[in-house]
Amino acid sequence: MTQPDTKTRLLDAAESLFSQQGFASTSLRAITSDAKANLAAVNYHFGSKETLLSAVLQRRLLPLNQQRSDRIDQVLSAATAAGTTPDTEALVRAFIEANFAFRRDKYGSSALISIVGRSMISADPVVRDLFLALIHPLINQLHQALCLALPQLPTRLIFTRLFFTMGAMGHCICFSGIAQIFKEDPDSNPEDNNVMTNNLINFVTAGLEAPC
Amino acid sequence: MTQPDTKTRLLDAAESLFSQQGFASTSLRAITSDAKANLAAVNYHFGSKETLLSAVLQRRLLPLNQQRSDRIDQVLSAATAAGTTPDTEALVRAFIEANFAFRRDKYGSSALISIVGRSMISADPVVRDLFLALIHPLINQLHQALCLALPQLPTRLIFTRLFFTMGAMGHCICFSGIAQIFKEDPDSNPEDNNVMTNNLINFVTAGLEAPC
DNA sequence: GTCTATACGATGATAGAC
DNA sequence: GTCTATCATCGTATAGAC
Repeated sequence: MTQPDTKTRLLDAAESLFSQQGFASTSLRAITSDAKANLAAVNYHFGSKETLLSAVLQRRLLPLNQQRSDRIDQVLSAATAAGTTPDTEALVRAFIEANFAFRRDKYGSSALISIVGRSMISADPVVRDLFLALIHPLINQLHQALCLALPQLPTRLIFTRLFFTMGAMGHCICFSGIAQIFKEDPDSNPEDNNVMTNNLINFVTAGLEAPC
Repeated sequence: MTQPDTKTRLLDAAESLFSQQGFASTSLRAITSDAKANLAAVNYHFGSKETLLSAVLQRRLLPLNQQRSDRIDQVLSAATAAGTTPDTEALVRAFIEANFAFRRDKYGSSALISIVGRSMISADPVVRDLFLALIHPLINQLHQALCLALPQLPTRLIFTRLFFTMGAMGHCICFSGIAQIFKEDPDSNPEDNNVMTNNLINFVTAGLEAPC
């Protein structure tokens, strides 16, 4: 087994540390130390800390978004074949489910998913813009599909609700652990992943389908 | 008109800058420069940058949360008087509406509301914990009220959905401007505050009321 | 009690030697 | 490609003036 090259070691270390501590709180010195690389290696290979984050996101997000895009297309094709409008919940599921299944996916990384959640709702314009650029085409695709599923609603309203969906999803991915903070129930256990995913899908599907 | 004291000038400057740039991206030097105070004034008056954020949040959030708490109590009282269960949408409105009305409230600050949005969904544990400590009692109150409004649902599920609600709300408050990013529609105007608020209330009410 | 001046360690970034 | 040295800026702390 050969040692991965410096660039890969930096990506792996950054992915792990960003997911544990967040982007701002992780220093380049911590990353290069974990990756057994020199401090200047990050700027040599990636240009800046920000571009390193972009590379970390792209490595996992491009295949993930391809999965989601394919699943949306499948829902649309099935609806066309059946001569019906696409099902809202199926579209929501196509968009959300892969995000959580990703935790155990062989191509994925359990660390990356919390970076995705953080990026999606980050207040930092740098982080947010990177994420938006990566997910923009997928959002447009989903928006158009939802317009077919919900022809009685204005497209603008559907877009607004899709925006709320992303907020709920990002919050869910990133902070499902802190839900316990409020809970006084002493025997409360962390929700199972699948239960939480289905709860989220039910919630946003109902919100998207609400009357105008 | 007398000049506000140093402590107030620091709070005002921090509130303004945090809302524009976020907590992490705002330096103490920028704050003290705006407030025409010495760099050390922050640590003298507040102890740390983190405690300054806490003071900025508390100054506006305590009266705001009192308003929200009162409105929730009103909804509960009205339901008891009428012998009915409380209305879910009325509770959601009590929780959300004041947040947006706050922008024009004479006691409020238009800047503060985006700090609230950012804090609510911040990935930074320091920021998030400060915010959670301030809003914890209100969340518990709302949760109990929603359990009365939705007796057919498990309390745990209601809590999870309340969690999604906070995600959608924080995202909405903080990033309503970037909704335009995805929109190709050339004549799209930023949504009016009231329209956006009502859209959010409709969305989360439907999500909260979804069948189990 | 308030405020100023100053210094300390850590950070992201970069230039230049090898 | 990699490394050392160095830079400006950051949050924080403190000594001392008023």
